[in-house]
Amino acid sequence: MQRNEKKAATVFDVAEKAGVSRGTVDRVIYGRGRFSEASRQRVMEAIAQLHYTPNANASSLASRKLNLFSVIIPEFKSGDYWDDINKGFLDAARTFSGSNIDLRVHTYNILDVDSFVHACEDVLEEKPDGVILNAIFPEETIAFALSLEQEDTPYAFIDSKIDDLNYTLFYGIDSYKCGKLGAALLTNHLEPKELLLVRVEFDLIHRVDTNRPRRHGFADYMEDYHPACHIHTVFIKPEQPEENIRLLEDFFREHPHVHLMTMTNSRIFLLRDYLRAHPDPKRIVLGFDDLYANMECLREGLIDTLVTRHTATQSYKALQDFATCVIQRKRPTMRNNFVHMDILTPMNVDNYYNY
Amino acid sequence: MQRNEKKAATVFDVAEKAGVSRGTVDRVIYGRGRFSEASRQRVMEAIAQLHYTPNANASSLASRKLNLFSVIIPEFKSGDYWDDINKGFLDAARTFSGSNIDLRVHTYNILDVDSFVHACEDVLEEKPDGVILNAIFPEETIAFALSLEQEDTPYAFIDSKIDDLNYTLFYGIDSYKCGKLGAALLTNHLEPKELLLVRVEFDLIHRVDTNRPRRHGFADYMEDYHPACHIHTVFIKPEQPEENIRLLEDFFREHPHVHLMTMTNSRIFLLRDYLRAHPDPKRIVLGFDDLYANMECLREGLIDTLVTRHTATQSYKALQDFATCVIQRKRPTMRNNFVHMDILTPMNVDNYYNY
DNA sequence: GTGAAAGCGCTAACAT
DNA sequence: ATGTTAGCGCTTTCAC
Repeated sequence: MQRNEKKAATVFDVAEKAGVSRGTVDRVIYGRGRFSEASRQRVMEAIAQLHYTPNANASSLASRKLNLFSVIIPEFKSGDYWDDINKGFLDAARTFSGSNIDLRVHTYNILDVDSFVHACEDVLEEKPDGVILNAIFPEETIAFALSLEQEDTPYAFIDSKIDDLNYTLFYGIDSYKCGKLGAALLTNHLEPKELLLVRVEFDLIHRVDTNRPRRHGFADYMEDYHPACHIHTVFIKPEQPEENIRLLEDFFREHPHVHLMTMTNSRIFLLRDYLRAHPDPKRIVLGFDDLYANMECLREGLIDTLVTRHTATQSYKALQDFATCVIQRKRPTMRNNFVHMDILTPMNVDNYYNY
Repeated sequence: MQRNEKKAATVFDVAEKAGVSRGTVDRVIYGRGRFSEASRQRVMEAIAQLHYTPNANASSLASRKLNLFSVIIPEFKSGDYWDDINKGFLDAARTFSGSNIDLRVHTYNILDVDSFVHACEDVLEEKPDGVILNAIFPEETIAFALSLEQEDTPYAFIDSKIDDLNYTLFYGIDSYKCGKLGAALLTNHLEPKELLLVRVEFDLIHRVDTNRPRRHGFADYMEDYHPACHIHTVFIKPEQPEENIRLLEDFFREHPHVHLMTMTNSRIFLLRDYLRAHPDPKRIVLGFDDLYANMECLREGLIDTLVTRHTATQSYKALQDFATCVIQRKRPTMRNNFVHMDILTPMNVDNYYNY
């Protein structure tokens, strides 16, 4: 180092101090087995005394190992929530530590448990170094987790988790709180008598209702702070835009005094056509999640508020953090990582993606 | 790579293809002079054909150069805005690329131009590889920037900038918009007749009023959307807490109908004692910036909203981005980086620091 | 102007 | 169980 006198300790220094070879030091540090307890002690001591930290650059330069990470997430179309999650993973894999990490993404149909089980089997066959998944089918997820543990394969949860399992780490948002925050923002400084909650029929058929915590958070807040407010519900179908417009028109014809609207799932953009067709200065619309289409609605002024986390960052960090744990065989700094809930309005949508 | 067949091209491949040695390839890539135009051409061509990208790990492993970055920012006490900025820099320096970057932080007194000039002189003497500073004294900053340009030393702006200069990049927030957003949130769904803007006397003595854009943004919004609203102003003194309580008590005795309060600088926490002593359910308080003390006020429910950016992240990214540019001798992806304006309420303060 | 060669700190295969 | 050694891809002297 040109301007720097003292240089950090290296494996060599540690080996010398401990009176063993560099190979042994390496084995001790990464627990690759085949060393005596005596050496272990002396190496550990030398490390502590010298404040030795491995040089990550040298490490990943020398390492010829490609770490395989398998991801299991729901199927997605471009622009979906899970598409953003996927992007974050891809991005992290590309950027991370000398990029010697390989990523295999498996998707499943959330309406079909079997597809999930299949994905799990495929992953097991790949013999990955680590697995990241979300947890929507409890029993199947538990069974899969146990298989992984048997193989000594670490796994992490993204978005949703199962508390009792031995996962390495979790990244997600507190959905219940999210719902509460949404309700608070929607009714801020107002004393609404009624409001409209739009849902997609899908929610009902769905074996696991992933949106429930958020809806409950929303409902609980309303009950606590606006007990007199009546919550109307209209169900729409994602595939039938014209039909939906009609449904909403019908609703508002009957309930002209409803000005507050929300959807607790990530697809508030489904209301776009209706909102465009029926401008109303008194209306206040709040949605969730930073889908591109949702952000566009914000910019266009069709909706007023979005409660969200930075979806791609959530998965980016999850993989980065998890990969560090797996590669360096260590525990995470924090096991349960609840990401921050952001509030977006037309005035601060800009630069949201510049994180 | 264990599971990976194709491996990336190396300097060696490039050298071979170009029919020169690895040394020459290196010289060409980093423009270290002493190579013929003919070699340059062939090397560049080989690079393009092989899609060669330098291996950052190997690069910083082999490099014995310590890059020195000098930072010039205002003096700060623990918990200040500039303390957070400083933390971000320190953190980035520690984390970044094999950590062969050295950081020298110089501070100056914003009330004293000479101290700024001195800091600049000190930095010039250090002959740093790059400089990061904020711009509050226009002429002096310009003079300094020109000296740097003469030395061929790249520089970046943090927080504030001078547009006409040849800075490499800028990281900061759009203060004017910030003020507007604050005003919008404070008056959301309300039709206030009056509100209170608290300022610190400091603003007046100060040669450069760094808070002006934000105040103007705030004022402009009010004029556009609430032209009838009267904005009262009370000046307080940071060093005289008891006196300030009295000033505010006097004000509210005379103006009992004022319920909205704000301060456009970063120190809304200065109101804490008053707010604690005079609880009022009708009151709405909005502040700016994520100072620890401000966040505490939010948690305590003393204030309702904070408009902010993630201060430490702003400087973290600035140094990281700038260091990459300097070390790799390249232009930034984006020159002016306006960071996102976050909205914090008591319901979403949690996890804000987990970015 | 160019090439050769000695590392940078670590990993992993191979000896012992 | 432990030591030895050949690289990983790049930088940087030093000769020519």
